Amino acid sequence: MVERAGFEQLEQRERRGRFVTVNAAREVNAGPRTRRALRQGEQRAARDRAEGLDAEAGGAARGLEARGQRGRVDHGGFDRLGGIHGMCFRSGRVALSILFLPSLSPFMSNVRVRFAPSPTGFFHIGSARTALFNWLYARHTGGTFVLRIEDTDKERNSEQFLNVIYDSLTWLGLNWDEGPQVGACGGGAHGPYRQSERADIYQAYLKKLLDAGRAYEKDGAIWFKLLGERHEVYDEHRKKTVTKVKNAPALIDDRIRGRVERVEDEDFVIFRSDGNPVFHFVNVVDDIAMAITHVIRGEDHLSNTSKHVELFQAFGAPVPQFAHIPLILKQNGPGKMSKRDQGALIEEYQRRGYLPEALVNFLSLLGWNPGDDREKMPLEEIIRLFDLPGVNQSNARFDDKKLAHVNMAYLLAQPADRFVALARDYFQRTQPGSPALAAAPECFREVMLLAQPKIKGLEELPAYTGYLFAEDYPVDAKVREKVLAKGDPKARLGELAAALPGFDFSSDTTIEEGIKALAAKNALGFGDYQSVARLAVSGINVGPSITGLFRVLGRERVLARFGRFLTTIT
RNA sequence: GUCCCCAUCGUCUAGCCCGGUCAGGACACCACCCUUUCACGGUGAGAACCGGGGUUCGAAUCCCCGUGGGGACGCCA
Repeated sequence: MVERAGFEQLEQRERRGRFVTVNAAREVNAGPRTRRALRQGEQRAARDRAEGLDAEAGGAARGLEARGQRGRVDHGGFDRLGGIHGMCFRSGRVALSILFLPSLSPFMSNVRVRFAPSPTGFFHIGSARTALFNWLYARHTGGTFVLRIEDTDKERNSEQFLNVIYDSLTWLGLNWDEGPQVGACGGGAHGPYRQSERADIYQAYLKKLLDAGRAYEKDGAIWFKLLGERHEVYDEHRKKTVTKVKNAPALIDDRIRGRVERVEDEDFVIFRSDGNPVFHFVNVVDDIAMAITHVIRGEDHLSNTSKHVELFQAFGAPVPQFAHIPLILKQNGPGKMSKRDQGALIEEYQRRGYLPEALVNFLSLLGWNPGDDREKMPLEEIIRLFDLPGVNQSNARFDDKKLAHVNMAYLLAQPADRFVALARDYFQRTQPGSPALAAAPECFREVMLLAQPKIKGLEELPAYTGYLFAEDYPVDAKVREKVLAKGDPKARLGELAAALPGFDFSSDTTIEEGIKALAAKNALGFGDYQSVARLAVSGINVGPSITGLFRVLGRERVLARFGRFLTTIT
């Protein structure tokens, strides 16, 4: 079975291999879907080669995976400490395992990517994802992730704004190999990494353009000079006459869009009249000076790229590989997500107690997917699978419901100690005066573990657990009315109170047995006692299991709460 | 207005390269089950190939044209 499947795949692969050049030649006319499929096919083949797999083994493994037999296919991952990369699979009576040395490519990569934010005081979802994709690509390839601060606009800078960037990246776990020195990150041979400190470099590069006759002064600013015939034309949109240049289109080799042509047909400013360089210039100069090999950024920069290509060429520098990733669209209404939009800021998720690893997982899936149905994945797995061909070309709409779901899944999966620590941290940050923090650590722990499987996010914790730490909890009037309307809750509570001293409070199970025995004795159900007891000890009708509540509160407090509640019933 | 990018359920997406599938998964929504409330979990339902041409025995898939969405057009980044 296995050999057969593998054999078929091999034949197709060989055939495809021969057609690759044909397809590449056709690519100019191919639609986006075709282009992506082409890239993905090449990616698969490349991954097989990089992992040292021959086409047969790779094909057979994928064949098994495609038929939903992943449980029997076991990929080893790269072990960066020099372990063996292996793989084995089995189908029916045939078993096969392959062990091989990891390819050297991940260790010898010269991939250099950069994340180049501007310190505007905001760090939003879109920036975070751009940073993440760059970081993932660097980690996947064993390359270098550079952080560069684009602060050429003096109007908008401050030290405080820089911290927003550092804090957010650090919180997300996106450590940088080169960049401003902060904590354990930063340093590097291509510094300084703040553009405001690189003026001399920009002057040197400007001189190159000036000497080559590719820049000139006008109105106190310095302009980049395109090559070609000039003519005046009236621009309808800008309502003014502009000088157009008859220029050849710039070729943009984009790893996600394919081959894009765009004509840059107007000279543009590279130094403002105040003497400061502008974005297009510093961006290109720094990419050259920092030896950036792959420019991964939002698609909103695609139109700028023709300017950048012109500059790279004017400097005689190699043009990097571009990868313009799709934008994140706002949840409601038209347009891309911006700082103003609901849920746009990273610090908001930080504040609300979202798990950074959950946010990273969610963000990685916005515009990229591993090629199968997997969604919740450990970071190492995302790194292993992430690659540019897997990135979509269409924009993605942000969905906070799905993010909340992913976050809940992560919260649910936390080990007890970590969850309690997260909860404590959340309370300390948002409810410094809370009785929860004043409670004994053991008590705090028990309560939080009671809540862990029930809540959707840490932010629900204070409201969800408040009554467990204080005796002055409110009783919800509507709930009270509803619960008291059915049966004889007063009698049930009395019976339970009378039976409670005989209960074994050592575990949920023993408490449950106690209640069940009482219910059986009176020919009633568990629920007849549960609902009124819950109302009495919590004031509401939702929450952790009643047995857990009893256990954590302890017999005395439960009885006291019963007693107090009984006095309010006529 | 000009230029560039994009198009599968309400949303994120698989499938597209290599044409033949009940067009698969997840979130959300609904129903049922589990149950001790609320969640979680389980089962199920509803839900999509933007339109029109072309190629083909056959098109979500290949080609063209529309339409729609997004982006860019600053001495912002």
